[in-house]
Amino acid sequence: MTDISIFWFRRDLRLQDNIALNKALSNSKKVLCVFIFDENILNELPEDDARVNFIYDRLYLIHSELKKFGSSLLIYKGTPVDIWGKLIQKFNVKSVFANKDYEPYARKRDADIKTLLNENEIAFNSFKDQVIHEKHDVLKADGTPYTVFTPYKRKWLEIYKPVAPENLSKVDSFLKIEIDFPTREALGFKASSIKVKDYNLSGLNEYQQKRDFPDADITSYLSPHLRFGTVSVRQIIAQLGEEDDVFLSELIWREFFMQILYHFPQVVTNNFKPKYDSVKWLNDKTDFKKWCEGKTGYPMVDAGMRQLNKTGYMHNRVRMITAGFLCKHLLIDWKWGEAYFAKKLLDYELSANNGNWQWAAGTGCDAAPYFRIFNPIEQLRKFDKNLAYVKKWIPEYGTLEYPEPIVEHKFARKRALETYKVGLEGVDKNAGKQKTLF
DNA sequence: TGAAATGTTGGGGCG
DNA sequence: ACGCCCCAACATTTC
Repeated sequence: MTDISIFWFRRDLRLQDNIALNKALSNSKKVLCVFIFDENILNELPEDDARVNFIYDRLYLIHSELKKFGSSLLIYKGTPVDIWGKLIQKFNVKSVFANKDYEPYARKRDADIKTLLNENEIAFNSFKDQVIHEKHDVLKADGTPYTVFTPYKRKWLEIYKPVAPENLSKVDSFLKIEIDFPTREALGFKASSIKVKDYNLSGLNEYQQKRDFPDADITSYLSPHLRFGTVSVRQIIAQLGEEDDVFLSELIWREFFMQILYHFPQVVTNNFKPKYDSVKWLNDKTDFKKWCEGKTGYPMVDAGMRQLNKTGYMHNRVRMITAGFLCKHLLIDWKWGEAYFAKKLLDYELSANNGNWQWAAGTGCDAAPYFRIFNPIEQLRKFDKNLAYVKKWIPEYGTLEYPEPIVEHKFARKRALETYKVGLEGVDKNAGKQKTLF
């Protein structure tokens, strides 16, 4: 059996500008490409999940490309530990290449696989690919991570050096192997009616002026592609000009929240700022259901939720409005909203979803202060004056079928301010009590 | 990457 | 002409 190297695809589903793949090809004469549908993740998802279907489609494209080089993409389904156990039985694996993944689950997974491989005297080589600056690249002078965006961004830009995207090279190094690609059915998946769109940067020149207007639709639809690595962040930045600084800022937000999750993994289950732990959420299940279905009686909120339910996308400004409404007007725990977005968003990414929900709830690092409460009526007037977005997503808008507001704005605003304030006072009181013990 | 409440200013109506 | 009041319009503070 000949020695081979394995390149393990995860969230880098492309052949162009794929750092670890190029490393594998230049370091080994026989590179076999593998993808594992991870049952630990699949078990949480419906069989017609749109994102799983997107992954499947992109893997098929990669397989088709590899066939041109006389190779194939091997698809497995199972837990990574089980599959790797089988892989090292079946092939004479010398080394494994992969791009780094920074989420808590992925870090644990990779640590376990690295242990397994090393026990079998196989090297596990991982590379930075997903981001420009990773976990320890952007730190304060004292070596600690930034928790405020603006100084983080300043530092990010200061140390940034443009990187030219790499082309796929040394394609002769792909292992010659012919293997059929499994059908969707064989993997236990069902097709989804929700599709990931191609990304489109043609709206960039108007981004700054129009990005807050959901009907203008200058949206790039880039996020799912960055999420699954069907394009690299380097390939995108290479297409930006000096004048695209606002768009670039959004890419820096992405890395900001990734490093927050890396350094403060407790944010997954806790408020970044514990002083908000005592806020008493109402957590009314009927209210939550209405919010999920887009039946709150607030057009901007409902349009957003329906866009999400129907397409897996939601315009950025509307994400802020819907999230703020759930937390402040309905006083429902941001974790409920976070979980719902995680199920529905095509671009779902733990770090950004968690960071932005905590931002909206006011519990996060560099978050909106709790007293900053969006007025959904005012937001509609400002950003969808002609009701084009609203009417697009709420066909019954303006008829008797459209519900009355779930809660009156002025009342809800006052209630939110009061509830947050009481929660914060609770913290102070407890702190005082503790002191008297000593 | 708010909005409401409160404060200030200045022009016009009017006695 | 002058002072007073009213109240937009804008600015600042507060939540």
